[in-house]
Amino acid sequence: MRYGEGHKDETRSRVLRAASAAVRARGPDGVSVAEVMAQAGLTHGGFYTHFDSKDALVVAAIEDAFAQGRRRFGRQAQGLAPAAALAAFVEAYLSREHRDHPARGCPVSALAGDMARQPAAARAAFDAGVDGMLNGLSRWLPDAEPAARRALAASLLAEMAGAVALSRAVSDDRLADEILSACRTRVRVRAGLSEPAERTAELSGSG
Amino acid sequence: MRYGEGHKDETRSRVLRAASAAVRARGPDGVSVAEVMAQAGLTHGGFYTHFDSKDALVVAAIEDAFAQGRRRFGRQAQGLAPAAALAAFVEAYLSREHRDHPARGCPVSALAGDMARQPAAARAAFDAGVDGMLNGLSRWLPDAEPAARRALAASLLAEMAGAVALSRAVSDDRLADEILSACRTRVRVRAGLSEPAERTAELSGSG
DNA sequence: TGTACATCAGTGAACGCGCGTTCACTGATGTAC
DNA sequence: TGTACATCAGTGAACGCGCGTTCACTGATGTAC
Repeated sequence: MRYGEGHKDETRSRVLRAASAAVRARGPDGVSVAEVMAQAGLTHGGFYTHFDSKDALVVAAIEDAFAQGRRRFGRQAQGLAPAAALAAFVEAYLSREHRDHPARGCPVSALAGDMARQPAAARAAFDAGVDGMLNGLSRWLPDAEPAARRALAASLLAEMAGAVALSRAVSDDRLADEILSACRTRVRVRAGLSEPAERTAELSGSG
Repeated sequence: MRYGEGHKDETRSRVLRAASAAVRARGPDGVSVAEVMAQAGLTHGGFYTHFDSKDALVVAAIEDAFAQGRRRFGRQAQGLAPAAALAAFVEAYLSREHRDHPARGCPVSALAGDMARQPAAARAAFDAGVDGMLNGLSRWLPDAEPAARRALAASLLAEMAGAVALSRAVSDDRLADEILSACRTRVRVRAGLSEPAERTAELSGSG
């Protein structure tokens, strides 16, 4: 059972990838070491060759989840104008596809509810990820004032992550879709990506 | 140890009250039967005199949490015009007080992240609570169209619950407060409760 | 009125189970001589 | 070139622990006679 160079690293990242998905799908406390190892094709005993503890795995899994997101949207936004990049982000984020697949989705919508109950190291990793997302979103917003951009980014991220989390939480499909699509419409408008059609009608009607 | 009339009901509601708080603070899976019973001043063995199972307790705790919220805001909104009631709701919801005390706060912000992993009965209770909140919020909104009111209610609830959950999730106090107050400002504007000061300035500057 | 029994909310020991973690072991390969 | 040993990723049994749930028991009070 002696393995070639890079084998251990390859195994570690297979375990990490499994953990990153499982943690988003079932939460840090809903995932077991044995389950993650089995997902990576191994038995649980070998886990401690790769990670110091389950807590350390969770920290690495959270970092990996945010890194995955950054890579994906870095790729997707390449060569796009800020508004187009933002539009692509919003559409993907508030899609049924994202709602239905937390394991490969944004860690903010998947883990926000769990983080308040996690150890400090996991929370620090989450903090860093959220801060990075706010900065990334800010760069795509049109406002001239950096502070206003960052405030709007926080508001949009809260609505987007809240919408996806709530749409996942609810078990009635109609209610889930209602929430998701209501938020999609409003976020588009708030991000400057579409005209507020109903709003204009409403305003011209009421004054 | 024979007790007076109403004693059992009184004990049951003490257990339920403890569970309602604990479930919001630590999540359905983070709470133990023994812990809830101890909180109610009892030992764990007597639990099954009052509830069929832990799952049944969680369902009752979720219903109780929503009922508490309805009672509180029913009281608070009494005699107020819709806009004033809505303003009171938004201020309370997006307050540090609410953020820092999930155990007595809104079950949507406290439990949205957990519900996707819960049994059907708990999710059904959550569905009913969310639907009720959307209807309640809708009634306070000024739009003439019921569908538009309900859509805005969904968008506002997603942002408010997302903001509180995210503000709790984050461990850095400055980041937590930044998110909460950014959302407070935006939600106020979107709910028609304050003028969009910066926005006006921005629009007059850019065109 | 007095005695024997029924009731039943609550106790606390015990159960089976899954968890995170430890550890003696395996066995294929690299290295020393 | 051949042999003995070291290495080390991975195995699987075992640990202590907390959990949800069960159950024989307690003991103060109500009821039957």
